[in-house]
Amino acid sequence: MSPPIIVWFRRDLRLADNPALEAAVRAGGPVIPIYVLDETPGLRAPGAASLWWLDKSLASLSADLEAAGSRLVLRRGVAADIVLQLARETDAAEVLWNAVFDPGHGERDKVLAEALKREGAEPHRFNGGHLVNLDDVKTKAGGDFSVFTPFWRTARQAVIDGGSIPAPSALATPAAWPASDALSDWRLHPTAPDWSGGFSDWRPGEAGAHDALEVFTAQALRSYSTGRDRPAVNGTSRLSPHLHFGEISPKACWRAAQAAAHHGQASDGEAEKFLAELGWREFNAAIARGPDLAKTNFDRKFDAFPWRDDPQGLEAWKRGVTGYPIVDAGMRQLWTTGWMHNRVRMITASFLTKHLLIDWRLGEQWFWDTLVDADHASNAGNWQWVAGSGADASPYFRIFNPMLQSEKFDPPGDYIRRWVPELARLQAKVIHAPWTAAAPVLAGSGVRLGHDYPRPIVDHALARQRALDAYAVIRTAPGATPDED
DNA sequence: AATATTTTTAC
DNA sequence: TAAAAATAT
Repeated sequence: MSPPIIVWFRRDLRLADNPALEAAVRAGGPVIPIYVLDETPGLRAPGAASLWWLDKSLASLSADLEAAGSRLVLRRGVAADIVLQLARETDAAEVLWNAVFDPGHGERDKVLAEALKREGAEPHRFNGGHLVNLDDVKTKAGGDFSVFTPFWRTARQAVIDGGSIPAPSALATPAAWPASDALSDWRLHPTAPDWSGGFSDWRPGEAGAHDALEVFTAQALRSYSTGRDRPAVNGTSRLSPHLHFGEISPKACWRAAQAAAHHGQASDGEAEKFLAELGWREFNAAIARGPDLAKTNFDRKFDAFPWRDDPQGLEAWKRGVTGYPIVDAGMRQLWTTGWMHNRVRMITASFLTKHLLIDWRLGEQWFWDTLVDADHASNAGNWQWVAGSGADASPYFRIFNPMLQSEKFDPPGDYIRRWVPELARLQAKVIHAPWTAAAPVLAGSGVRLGHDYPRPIVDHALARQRALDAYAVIRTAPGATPDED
């Protein structure tokens, strides 16, 4: 029997459209699929919501592999050591994986690749996670892009789609299977308390991912450009956790949107809007190849920014009791379901960084812990975009007005009613800013401000001016380059 | 992927 | 006088 090939699953928990798996199957020998719960020191540990998802996604992948006559070997520890050990143990001829670009991962893989070569196990890295080869998208001058629009103009043309790769129906098995941990022993699902009761709308795993894509292209894509901004409506793809864990490839999403436009299910413009969102995922991954974006301001001028120390404000924000209904609705949706609508992510992030002047890193960490789709590049990149320190022409004065945003994107107040039930009986006219309502209106709706629901913890106009003043500090700081706009 | 304020235009 | 457009932050 020919020596086995190890396929190391990481952020590609799927059988279809998986270049590393395809290469292993094509080679013809036995395939040993493995997953390692990586405990390498210095690597950022996944948050609790991510681990909840991982648990289900691994169970799904494992079942799919078993249906193909194979298995998923589970191990935990320092990944490079474990993979090397498994390669030795099984006398593997090759070890294949799809690239991950998060901080520390590329370095870890490079060291491992050298060690594997010395053992006679050939390492091979594939691009399974991105539409383009990120290293190949360069400006005319050969540098890296730092603004989305020109990046996407170039990257969009560089998307290589060799067509879909079907999931293998059967995998050849090795003469002997290496030992595997039991998934349940990893205790990824929360207990005492189990706070995941509100996560039940999700269906982690490859089948759930493809269903989500199908529902999206059949329903929401046709009005994506406006529907995506309405938090009370199912107007987004809800593909983010599936994409983060690689249960579906971005190329499959790309193809589905184009096919939908081709078949008249959506206009080219609407499809293009969705493709651009996939583009943001590429863009954030591209800029995240530099210094750790969760720690370092992309715009180093922000290193001097006078953030406030405000533990009480931070806590009110986390718990959804700031007194701004749209902000509180978003933060409670996040806590309850492990997800927050994108429009509301921008509003809540703007509130933390502009109204409370709290360091964006604290917000990024909270999202990292509570989002099922927490993705290093997207999360840190988008937080910095909102804070103004990110890769963007990013005018520092882009301060969201929570009432205006709320009126604009949740006009009837349905999203607020869903997540802030104590305000459910308020009319649309006052639900976005209950403190402006006349006393009888509040009383008639059973709302006692300061008791049932808090008054605003900061005044919008004052907070806005305070933020502008704070930004003026770094704009005029020594060494700062003056804004051209 | 914005907002507040001022100025101009349309009725 | 309201709406739209321009402009500053």
